[in-house]
Amino acid sequence: MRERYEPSEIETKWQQRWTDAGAFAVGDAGDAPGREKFYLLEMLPYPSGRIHMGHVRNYAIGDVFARQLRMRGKTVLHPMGWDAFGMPAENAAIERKRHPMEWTYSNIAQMRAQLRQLGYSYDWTREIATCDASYYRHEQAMFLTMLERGLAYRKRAIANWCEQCQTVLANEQVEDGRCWRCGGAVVMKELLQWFIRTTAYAQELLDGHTKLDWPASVLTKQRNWIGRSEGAEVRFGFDRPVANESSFSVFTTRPDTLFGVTFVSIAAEHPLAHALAEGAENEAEVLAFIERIRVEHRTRRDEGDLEKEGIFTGRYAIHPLTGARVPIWIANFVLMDYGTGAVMAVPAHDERDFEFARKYALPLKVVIQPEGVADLDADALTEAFTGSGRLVGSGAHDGLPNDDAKSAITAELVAREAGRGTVSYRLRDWLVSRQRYWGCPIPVIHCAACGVVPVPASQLPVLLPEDVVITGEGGSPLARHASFVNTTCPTCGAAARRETDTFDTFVESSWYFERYTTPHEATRPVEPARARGWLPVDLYIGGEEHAVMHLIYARVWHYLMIDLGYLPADAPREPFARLLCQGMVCQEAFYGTDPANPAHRVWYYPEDIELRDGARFAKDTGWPLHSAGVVKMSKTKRNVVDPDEVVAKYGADAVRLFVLFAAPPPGQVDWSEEGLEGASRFLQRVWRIVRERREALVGARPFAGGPLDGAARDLRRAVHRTIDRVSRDLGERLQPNTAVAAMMELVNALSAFKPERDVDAAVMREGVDALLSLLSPFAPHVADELFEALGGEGSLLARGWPVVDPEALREDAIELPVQINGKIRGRVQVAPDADEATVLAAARAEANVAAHLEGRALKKVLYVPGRILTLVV
RNA sequence: GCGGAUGUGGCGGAAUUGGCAUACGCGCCAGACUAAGGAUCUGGUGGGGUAACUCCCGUGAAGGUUCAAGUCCUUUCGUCCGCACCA
Repeated sequence: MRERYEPSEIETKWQQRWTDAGAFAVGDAGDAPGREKFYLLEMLPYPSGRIHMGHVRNYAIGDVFARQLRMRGKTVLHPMGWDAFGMPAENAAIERKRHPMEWTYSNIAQMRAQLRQLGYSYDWTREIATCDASYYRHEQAMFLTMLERGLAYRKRAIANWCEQCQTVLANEQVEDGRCWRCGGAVVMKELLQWFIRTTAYAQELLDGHTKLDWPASVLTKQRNWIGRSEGAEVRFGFDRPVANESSFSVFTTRPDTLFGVTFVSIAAEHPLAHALAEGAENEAEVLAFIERIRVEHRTRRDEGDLEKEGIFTGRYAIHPLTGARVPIWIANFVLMDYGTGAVMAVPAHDERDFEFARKYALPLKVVIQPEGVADLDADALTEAFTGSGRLVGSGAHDGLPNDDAKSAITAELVAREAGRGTVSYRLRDWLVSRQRYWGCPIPVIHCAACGVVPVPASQLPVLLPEDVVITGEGGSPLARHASFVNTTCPTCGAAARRETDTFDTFVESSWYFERYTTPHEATRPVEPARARGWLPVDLYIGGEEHAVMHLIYARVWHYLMIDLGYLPADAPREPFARLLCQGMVCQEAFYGTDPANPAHRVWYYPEDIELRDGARFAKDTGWPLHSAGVVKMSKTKRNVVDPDEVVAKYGADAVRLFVLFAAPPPGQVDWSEEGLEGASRFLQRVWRIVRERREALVGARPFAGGPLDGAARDLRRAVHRTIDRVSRDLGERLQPNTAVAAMMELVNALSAFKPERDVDAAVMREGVDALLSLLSPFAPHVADELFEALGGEGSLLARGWPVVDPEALREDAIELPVQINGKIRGRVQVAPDADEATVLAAARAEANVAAHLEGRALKKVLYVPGRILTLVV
């Protein structure tokens, strides 16, 4: 055995042995009777080229659980794959003249090797690359089933268009008016696009939350995104028909304020907007307004506060209950894609309507009086009254509390056939088509005679052609690829055009976890019964940035797979039972500012910075540098740490241990080389304990039980306490950081322990064996190496998880704190199960306690066995 | 503006059911070993007071419940994140 712990010498050796032994390959969930299945999944990476520290952390968290669960006897599915379609591959093609396919697969090879070097325990026999036709063909088949059932459809819509990516984006993929991937400005364009009907599942997405053990923040983000509002749809009549319509609907969450309506506002995109303007005195002006708002709408609004603007159409609506004529306005703040695109305006009780009414001198009508306030005067209002109160000026409903009036007025609307109670959602259907090359082709054909024709199942997959020229200009290369585009109609045989849009890459990531369950199934996305055995994913680990993108799409796709028969009807309805969102890996970043252009920040790598008199300067330019604080590692801020470098220097085990110890999984890890050294030091201490006491340890006979005393007893208690703590920290608590702390304490105890008798060696051996087993999910290479050095056969993986001996945990005596009036006044040694009288007597005998009790009447005694004795005087 | 999370030593963090605040690590200080130490080992390390002592204070701030509060309740401030004219 080596004097010093040299990670580089042992890590490749063990990686090879695990692979050779097929240690992580798993069959079906039910293969080992009596063993429970556990599906542990981490979000699959995009093969960008090299792994970064965020990957290292995400996968270390997953691996520590996966390895521990296997040792506990579970049948563990722990797969890995590649989210391999997407824009960066096309950019690489343009910038580096490499084919996206070649670039992607070479990145995959590189990253796979990096993941192996970190010792992650994946079942590589199930590896998936989503750009492989054997994967995406099933996606095409599922899409066609959706199309057949009306769950996918094509429509002309105003969509988010990213200029830089030259493609449309789904609502979820626009952040602050910018593209989620490239940060480029997003504009609105009216285009013919493909959608998946996620809104059909809006309510189920909400209801399913009760079944999920997910972080509150993620559930809240989803809830807000789905945006359920209860209210009423109210039909207003037109004073005279508009485009053959005699009425139109508004959506409101405040039917209680219906009698306060003084005008109606509709969106510029409303289908009746043009017809309303027709024949108006100022028709041209209204039409110009409509056109202006339609164009500037979304992008300007996302920039912040947009001033409310509107124009009177010259037309009137008829109030469904009072029959009053109220003016119809077109207003820039009314959204077409929410509710009905039209709102009833109640300026006395709605802030937006109030602002609009004041600007255009429209009347207000108070219909809710707050309790205990004299008459609210509509003219004197300085802001809308949105609180609760009793109805006034509302006909038969006067005097009702406004909460009750909601249902009362809705009931009246129903009785008069002028409306109904309804629910509105903010969630929109998922726009899945993209005008990009490197994606899964949407399997339809456009025929002049037959319209949109699905590609027949026999012709699937529609392969993405490889012989394309990618220039980044002139739209999708597919549209210019004649032999791809030109085809015949499957129905009538006439010449037809193939669809050239591809799917959003979020389509691939919406079902990859289903595919992992039966990755080699040739004719179907999954083999239903075997997939059913593995599902749901018991623990899913990944970043919170996917809270409303991936995690909504994947839930919907899972519902769809069940409802379309790809999964059994009795499959768990929710795909991810438990979710763990890991935090970022951060490091301080430094920048200088160019004197010639002070707005321009230039970021510096740590090695390009020199320290003089406690201040930082750029080595090249000499500029003084400023700290941007501890921020997420990113290439642009040049505060990244390359995993390969630190693995080469400290070993994969130390790197894994550090990222697991530095913070609990949801927290942020501040990168620190000193901290990493601390982790490495810990592993060296473990190494030293084994090396220095190897002889005694190897010669020790197994601990056979029986009474112990003194230090051996204490050590054994420490060992079994550690087993208990680590087991619980890796189990229900999902806190590897505290498990590491517990192991460090055990190592401290083992270092201090001096074996003198045979029984001491036996106890020490039991402790070291337990420590190595507990450590192996964290630092698997060094744990296996030390196990072997002590004469162990094979890997610790096969050895099982240590079991707590309750006898070892038992305390002969504990130190019990004694509190008097809430303050600790002494400690007494008592048996852990001592009764109150014994403990009280012991406390009275303690000098300091006695002094505090002197001359005072004991009023109350509270004894929490094993915890504390509290006396009140 | 709305919603969520969060606030504990110099730093990362621990405290599992209301029961000994600061485990574990980093950093720092002292000592040992040494020709040497940026290696290793040992000890110390919230603040204050004292001759000494389990003497006092202390979990962003203020109040409350309780024998007992980092933990529960009310109010408030700060930070981070998400959404943002959603009718």
